Amino acid sequence: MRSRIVADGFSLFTDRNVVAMRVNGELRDLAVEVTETDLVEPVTIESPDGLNILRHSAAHVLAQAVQRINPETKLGIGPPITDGFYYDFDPAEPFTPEDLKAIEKEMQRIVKQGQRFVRRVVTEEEARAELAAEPYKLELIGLKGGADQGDDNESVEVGGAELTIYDNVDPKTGELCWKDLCRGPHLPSTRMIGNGWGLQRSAGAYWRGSEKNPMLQRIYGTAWPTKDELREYQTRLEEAAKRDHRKLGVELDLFSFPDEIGSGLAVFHPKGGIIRHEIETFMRNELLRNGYEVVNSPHITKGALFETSQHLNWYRDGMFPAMHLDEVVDAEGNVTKQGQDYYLKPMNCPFHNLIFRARARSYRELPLRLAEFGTVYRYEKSGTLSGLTRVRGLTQDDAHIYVTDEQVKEEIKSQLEFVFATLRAYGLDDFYLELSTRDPEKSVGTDAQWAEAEQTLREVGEESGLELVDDPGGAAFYGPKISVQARDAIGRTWQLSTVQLDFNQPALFELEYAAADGTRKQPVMIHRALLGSIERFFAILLEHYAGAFPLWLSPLQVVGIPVAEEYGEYLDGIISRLRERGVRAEVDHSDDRMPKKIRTHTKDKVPIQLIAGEDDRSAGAVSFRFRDGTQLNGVPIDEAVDRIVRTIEAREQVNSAWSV
RNA sequence: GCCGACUUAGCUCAGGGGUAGAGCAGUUCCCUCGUAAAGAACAGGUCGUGGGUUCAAAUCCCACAGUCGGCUCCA
Repeated sequence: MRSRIVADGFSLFTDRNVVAMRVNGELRDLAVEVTETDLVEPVTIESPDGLNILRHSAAHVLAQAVQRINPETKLGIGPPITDGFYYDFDPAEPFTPEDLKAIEKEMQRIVKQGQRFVRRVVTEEEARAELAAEPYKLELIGLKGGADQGDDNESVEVGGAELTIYDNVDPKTGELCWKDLCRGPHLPSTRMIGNGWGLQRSAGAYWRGSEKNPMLQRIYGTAWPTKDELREYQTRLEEAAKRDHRKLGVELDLFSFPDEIGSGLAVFHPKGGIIRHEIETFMRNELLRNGYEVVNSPHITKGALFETSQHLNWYRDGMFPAMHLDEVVDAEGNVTKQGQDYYLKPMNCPFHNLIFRARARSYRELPLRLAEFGTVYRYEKSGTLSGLTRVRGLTQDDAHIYVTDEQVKEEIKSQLEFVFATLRAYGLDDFYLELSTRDPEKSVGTDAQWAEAEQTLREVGEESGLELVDDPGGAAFYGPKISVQARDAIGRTWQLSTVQLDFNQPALFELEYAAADGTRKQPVMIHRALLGSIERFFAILLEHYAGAFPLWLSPLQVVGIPVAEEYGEYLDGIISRLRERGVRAEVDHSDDRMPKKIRTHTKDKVPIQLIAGEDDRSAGAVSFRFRDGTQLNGVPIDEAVDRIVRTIEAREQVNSAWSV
């Protein structure tokens, strides 16, 4: 049975937006010839597959440009990524910003030239001969045929069923311009890359993602079907940059990282401090309403505790080094009294275990929920520190819940509900779940324990009705976890709450309780951080709201602005009534003019400006101005005060005039 | 930790071997004003730190620190 050749993709699809096709489910170049028994679907440039092909082809052009400028530069890999692409190189000298400009120019020439991408199947031997000068490509050829056929970034080079090389061919002369080992498919021509692309930055990156390997130089770029889409993407980046919590932290005077204290160690200024206080106060109240007991533990401990908990074994590199205390040395230098190693704590759980163990426990006490805003210190590598999201000193809203085997599922279920309700109250309401399962390389416990625990978490996750994403191998060594990912106002996702099972520590600490039948049993331990770290949660909220916090979280909730100095006293009366009701309010008595005061406090993102002049004073009223410039004029004082207090209590966001 | 870039006044930034500049913020004066910047004066920096080259370094070189962008890591 032989099928007749009917056509290639160019004749099948005349739409210029079609850049490739799916033949029997597989992505292929348009140049491939298909038969009438093949199932053929077009792939347009704006489809997810089409965008990947566009970006991958742009990466090829980047590599060609780099090698045109410096033929000695060795090639790594160059896959498409979210919103763009990169290519890794091993150049004699790292790329400078000027190099990037020159490379971009060269790329423009290649795009304009309209080189054709031509696929060619080669044997391993041929590939090795052609790529003899490319040691990294040779390494990839060597890997092919192993088990490594996954969907990782390397597979764009050698992931197919056969080895292929793509030749870039001059459309007029047919001359070979460049070639690269690649699985494809590609755009028919470099011209189709158009003008919706650009290079972004260069950065170091380990070859094949391992710090044991040499560091290559990676160039990042972005590519879109049209210039308009490129601009849209750039605008999106600018919007995200505007709400960067580090920038807002300075502008709104919320926190800082004084060099004198050390990297990754923040101080919160009064305005940041009050926001943090509100976040914590609300959280504490919720904990108490939900059956938690609050505990407290010190910041340092003797090393033995972290030997018991195995932290010194598993995480020593991430801990601050020991303080060696109490050692006595005589005049000859002999130790006459042994010292002790103390450590700053990287986690709170060992302390909570000691609280559990402080006396005999009964099944009647379970679930026992111990909560603490515990400050921990982790020696994060210098290069990983980033604003408030990755720090060396942080406060976890940490809890450890001790339950019987039978209680596990129900407890996790109610934990998740608690998490959702709490996050919604802070204004985050778009979630999905992630299930992190065992990393066989890095775990303790039996297969049966893991299987059962993972199954329990999966069931709870599925029953929640939310999207559940797998994170294979993402678990900590001591047990699987289910985490809540929240989407913020501009669609970015953040891992927030985690609920984690631990069948290691109860054993290490020999925790037990008296069961109903009089036997002693080991409790199951659940680690639960709801906000994660307060610092990081603070940063997430700050970026989510772009600094315009809901009224209850705003540092200054109400500012009084007199139309002229004369009305300052009248506003003092209104503001002091608000202060009596617990509202953070003050009058701006500075000698700026009124419009300037409005500008100042608008930039400061104060949610409510109360303005008063002659009209308001004679009516016993006050005028509102909200963040978006909307107004409510002549509101009677009682009504104004009540409405503000009610809005704070309801934890509502206020950006615009409310309907009365 | 690794690769690269950057570090000038409280903030944002200009300058670039001959000894420091702007805008905003601050202070004082003046104005008394109805919804995003009245006006004036003053004050503010050993140009990240430490070495070096030089007659002279904020500027050139080296080291260190910090920040940023990535990589690796993230209990």
